[in-house]
Amino acid sequence: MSPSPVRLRDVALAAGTSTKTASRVINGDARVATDTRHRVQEAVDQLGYQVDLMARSLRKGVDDTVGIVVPTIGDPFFAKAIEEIEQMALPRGINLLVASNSRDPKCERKVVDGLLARRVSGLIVTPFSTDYSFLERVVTPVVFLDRHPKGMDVGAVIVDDEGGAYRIVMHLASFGHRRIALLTDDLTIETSRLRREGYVRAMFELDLPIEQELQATWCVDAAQAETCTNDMLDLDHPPTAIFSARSETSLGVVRALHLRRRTDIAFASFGDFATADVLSPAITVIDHDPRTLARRAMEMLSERLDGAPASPVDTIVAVELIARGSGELPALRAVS
Amino acid sequence: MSPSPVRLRDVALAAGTSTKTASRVINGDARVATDTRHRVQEAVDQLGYQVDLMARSLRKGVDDTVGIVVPTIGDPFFAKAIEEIEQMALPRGINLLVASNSRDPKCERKVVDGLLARRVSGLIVTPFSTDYSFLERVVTPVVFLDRHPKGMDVGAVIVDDEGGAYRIVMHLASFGHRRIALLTDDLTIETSRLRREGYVRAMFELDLPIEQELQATWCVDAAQAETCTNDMLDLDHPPTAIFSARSETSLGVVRALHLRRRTDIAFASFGDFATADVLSPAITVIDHDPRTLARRAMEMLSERLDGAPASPVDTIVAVELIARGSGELPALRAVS
DNA sequence: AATGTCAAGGTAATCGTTGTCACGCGCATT
DNA sequence: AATGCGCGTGACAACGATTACCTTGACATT
Repeated sequence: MSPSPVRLRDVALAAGTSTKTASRVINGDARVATDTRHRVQEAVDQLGYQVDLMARSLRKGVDDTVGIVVPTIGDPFFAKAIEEIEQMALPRGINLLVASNSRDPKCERKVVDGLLARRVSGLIVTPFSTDYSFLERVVTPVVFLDRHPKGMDVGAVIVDDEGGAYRIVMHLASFGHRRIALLTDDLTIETSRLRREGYVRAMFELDLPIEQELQATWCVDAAQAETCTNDMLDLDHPPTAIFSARSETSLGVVRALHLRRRTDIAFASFGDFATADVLSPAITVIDHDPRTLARRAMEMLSERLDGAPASPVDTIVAVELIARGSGELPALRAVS
Repeated sequence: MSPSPVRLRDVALAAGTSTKTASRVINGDARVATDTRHRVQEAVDQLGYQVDLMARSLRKGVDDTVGIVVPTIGDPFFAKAIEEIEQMALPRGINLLVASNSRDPKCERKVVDGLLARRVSGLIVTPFSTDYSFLERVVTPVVFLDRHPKGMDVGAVIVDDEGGAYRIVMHLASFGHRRIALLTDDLTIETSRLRREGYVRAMFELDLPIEQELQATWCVDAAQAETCTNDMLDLDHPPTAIFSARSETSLGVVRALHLRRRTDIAFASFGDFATADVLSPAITVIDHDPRTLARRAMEMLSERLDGAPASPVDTIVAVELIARGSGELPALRAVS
């Protein structure tokens, strides 16, 4: 048996109408006599008819789905974003196709093409490193999340990465820190680059030097961040404060600090994470809610689906600094 | 412009063949002359042809997608599971439709029906509370993840919930604890019920009473778990050890213990979580990897897609107890 | 030389739904 | 009484690919 052996023509037959009229009833077309509508409705219920969405989509030219492409589905930040988008899409009868670009340009292009070939009605993408200029020939609306795409000059829904990082560094400095270390992911990622720029701007304004030995800009995961933190703590002039530009790397830093019992070192994280508030000291963070980001993106996509043109303007989601203790530790031994 | 204005017939025209032959080339049919194949291939590249997956799916009767339904997409456990499944599906050219049942039976049924109507080739479901007997009339293969469905007697891919809980309680007891509290999610959820059964069996074997005041069996989220923990600590005879049956609730327990500075209380969690190993004391957990679970489920689904019949036997994934400190705290004042 | 076989390719039907257009039938309008 | 207007309805084509079935010609077999 096929998934649903009941076709529209079976319903029409049972109701004694044409398939077209049955179709009208199903799609809520007003131009159907109440009596007819009733008969069709009954037949639908009786037979347990369900629209074949493939056929519908073929006919209509678009599928009632939106695709979302993120670097890593398992990352709590993106997982929450996906959840939010699904929650918004569901009531509209829109399904969600989820795909990851696996932090690999080849894969990224393939994934996006695959989604396009599926005739998704829209796409939400966190671009990695693919040149997205090919999208200009495509009519499917695409909204970019968290980062700008390469090769395309369109707005995106992003958080205030540069500003948040700036604030965090200024915050640390206000407690007397001068040797402030930076840990980020790969700088080819826009998010990382911007956060570093915020760090640089703050350091510059503070008249502090950017020391190479206090920069770890390739920390893809927690393990690498842990190693880098350890290396820095072993320096002759170790940092008195650390700024980690991602939740994921923060886990590594926290691990290193705790295992070495160096919780006297000030620490702040761009991105909140579970238990950040129960550690001792609790971790000071810049909070940027993935849900807000996702909501904005989905709202924007909805507008695009309704015909609005792509906006070249960014939607910037504000961030909040949550002081919990770790970022307010003073620089006891102001070194050099 | 339509998503891809290039159709198969355009390719055929350009290659000077019929659409059928072009189709053969695209689908890797061997019965095409090398020369012809070449011409078609070239036309495909030149025109940038992409198969319209909707049309293909309509004709074939199934779509190259699998659907996954989980209670909460944002839950790190399920997020990781989704990630694993996506990673396995991608190389096969299968896309992933993700949906959540929002812990609501009505929604659950609707969501599953929607996915079925989309003609997914298979479904992976973490059932919540819907009666799934209706699936018996459906041919789409369904694999159940983490729990058994109601109203259906089929195997599922699950972890050893009962055994893991049993081990955890025995472990706590071996350090002298007699008043061991239990925190779980809603008991209508099979996972929670089984973990509680493990607790009960252990307590029974230990000849310890099941005290109502030490049972909090409705902790849906961390906040509730925190409240329940606080309530228990305020008892005349508070527990000396706590067993939290879910990562999510564990976060609440940890929060309560830390905020009250009662880290002398022994604690173990069913389910690992980020930073569990850097807290002081580090948290003893039963680790059950969502990826393993997901992998098994996807393997099983693949077999089903290849025609294997549904197995009535469960696939049980073993769990591991990771002693980190919090579960090995002794019961100092052995009460009553 | 006649026949059979097989590779290579084509034709038309089909998947299930929806958009286009046309039709009949009352009812109000002139 | 003739015209016009909507309403409710249905016949039919189309969406773009695949599949069942057929044709053709080259070559091998007897």
